This record gives sequence, structure tokens and C-alpha cells, in this order.
Amino acid sequence: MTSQSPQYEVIWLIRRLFRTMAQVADGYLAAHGLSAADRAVLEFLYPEEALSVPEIASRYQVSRQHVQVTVNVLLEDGFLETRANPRHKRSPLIALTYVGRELFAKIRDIEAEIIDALFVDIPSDDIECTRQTLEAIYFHNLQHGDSNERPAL
Amino acid sequence: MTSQSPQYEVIWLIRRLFRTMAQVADGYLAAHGLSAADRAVLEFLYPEEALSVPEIASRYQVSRQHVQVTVNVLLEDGFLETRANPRHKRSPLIALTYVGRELFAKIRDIEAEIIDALFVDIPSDDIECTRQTLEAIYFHNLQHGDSNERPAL
DNA sequence: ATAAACTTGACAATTCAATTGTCAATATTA
DNA sequence: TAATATTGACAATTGAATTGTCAAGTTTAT
Repeated sequence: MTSQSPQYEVIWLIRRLFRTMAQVADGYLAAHGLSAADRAVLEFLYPEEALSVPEIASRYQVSRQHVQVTVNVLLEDGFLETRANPRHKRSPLIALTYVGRELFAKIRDIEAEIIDALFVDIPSDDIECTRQTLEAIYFHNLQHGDSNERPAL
Repeated sequence: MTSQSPQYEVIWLIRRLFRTMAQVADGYLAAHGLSAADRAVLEFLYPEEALSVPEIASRYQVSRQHVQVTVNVLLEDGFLETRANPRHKRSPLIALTYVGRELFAKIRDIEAEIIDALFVDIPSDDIECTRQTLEAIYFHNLQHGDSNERPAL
């Protein structure tokens, strides 16, 4: 509603699409016992990354302590494992286990299905144009961003 | 990161753009003493809508009680006023006051500036293509949506 | 017109994600 | 080797939102 310029409408649509997508995501994530925060951590490590908790926190632009708790639970659940960290003797690297990688692959499959259904009517040229435009905005945003670290999930 | 299909990347970008936008919004909203929830309520009433609290709640897909609290504060602040409700004698319509309308217009000006800066390098054809594509996805989503009401801010 | 069923606004308690604060142990660096 | 910083664990707090409850008033069906 309440349109003004095409730019404004694009932003409006992004806000609303995010909201509905988040609702849908909550559904299939909860069905696998995951929260949005869990998903974010898994995504940072997928498929073969190994990062320390503070590293994840700074990328996920979220407090170190919060990531710690999330990671600890995922470790207990067997989706993550610790590895020796060549850069820090006390702070291990966190990586996906085989089970964790399978889980996140499954999540991605579910998402891919939903997304494909969403885009089923859209010509691929339009998808590509949209992708490029959003990417340009995203990186433009980064250039002028006042935050000193990456923007986060 | 971790691209697969252009579709997936579009969704990925929407998620990240939303996050960074929300951070920016928190900044200028807080500078005017508003929360995101306040903004949502003002937007529903701008420029000349008059809705009851339960009506706002069902559009904003949020609990009636939460909207009530938000509206009560905005009433006290003089940004909203109550009017007789022809459909309900006890539940008044809520509408913007002159001051409230000025405030939201100001918010929109700030947003328009930020958005224009964001899109400054993008050809208008690309903006239009993006708008159409996102709109198509949004309405496609609505058709198949399982929620029985509108999707929300 | 009247009784039954529902809606509304107010208030309270709770939940959930996330932040902030603190601290001892350990690492890094100067 | 001493000074400084980082890490993980734990606790308390915040903030936005939900859920529960209830009396008062309103709508609807009879």
C-alpha cells in the first residue's frame, strides 16, 4: 500500500517478504528442532567452514555470548564438533559434523523447494535482473555502512 | 555466500537487506522516540485511515493486546486520537492527529532520502523489473499462504 | 425485549531471543 | 616474564511480544 516511488515499493516488498518468509521458516525449522539462530550458525559453517565462536559472532553481528550458547547446544546435539584451532589454543574451531551437514543440506532442500515454487512463474531474465539489482543495493549499502563489521544474516 | 540458484540468492539478499535496513531504521526511529511497532501502527493509519485496535492487530498480524499498548502510548503522546466508531460503540476508531501525520511524513522523508541514496546507481528499468518481480512473488505467496489473514508489516 | 454469546480494553504474568555484566582461566603481546 | 586481552561460563537484565484473565459493555439470536 501507500506507494510513492518504485524504490520505496521495492523496500516495502522486501520488508513484507522477509516477514512472511520468516514465518514460513519458523515452521520448517521448528519441525527439525532448530531456531533461526541455529540455522544462521549452521549456514556460516556450511559446508566446510571452521570458525571459532567469536569469529561466528562477529560475522553474525550478534553477541559472542549468544553464539556461545547456541553453539553449545548444537555441540551437545551432535550437529557441531570442535577442532584444534591453530590460531588460538583455548578457543577451538567449530565445524559441522556429518550429521550436522546432512541436517543443513536437508534444510536447504526444503528451502529450495519453497523458493522454486515461489519463482515458478517468473521468467529467468527477471530473476537475474532482480538478483543483480538487490546485490547492487546490498553492496552499495555496505560501502556506506557505519557498522565496522559485516552486516549479518 | 553459498550461492546455488539465482532464486536462492534473491531470497538470501532479501534476508540480509532486511536485517541491515532494520538496523538503520532502528536508528532514525529511536531518534524520534519511536519503535518499529510504533512505526507499523502509524503506517497503517497514514494518511487518513481510521481503524479500531482489533482491526490494526489483525492486519499487523500481532496480538490485540500488544497493539493496544502501543496505541495507548501513541495516544498519550498526542500522535493518535480516538473517534466514534459507527460499527462498534465501545471500540473507538484510531486515527492520526495532525502532529502524528506530520511525524510520519517526516519519517517517510527520512526513509525516502536513504532509499534514494541506495538506488542512486540503478537504472530505472531495473528498479521497475525488481519491483514487479518481488510483487509477483509476494502475491504468489499470498495465494498459497496458509495464514487466514493478511501477512503483516 | 431479553438472555446468551462475543468483543473489547485493561492488567498481569510469562516467554523467548538476545544483550550486558562479570569473572576466573588461559593466551597473546610487549 | 609481566602486562594486557580474549575466551567460555554463568547470571541478571532487557525488550518485544504472547498468553491468560476478567469485568464491562455490545452484538446476536430468540
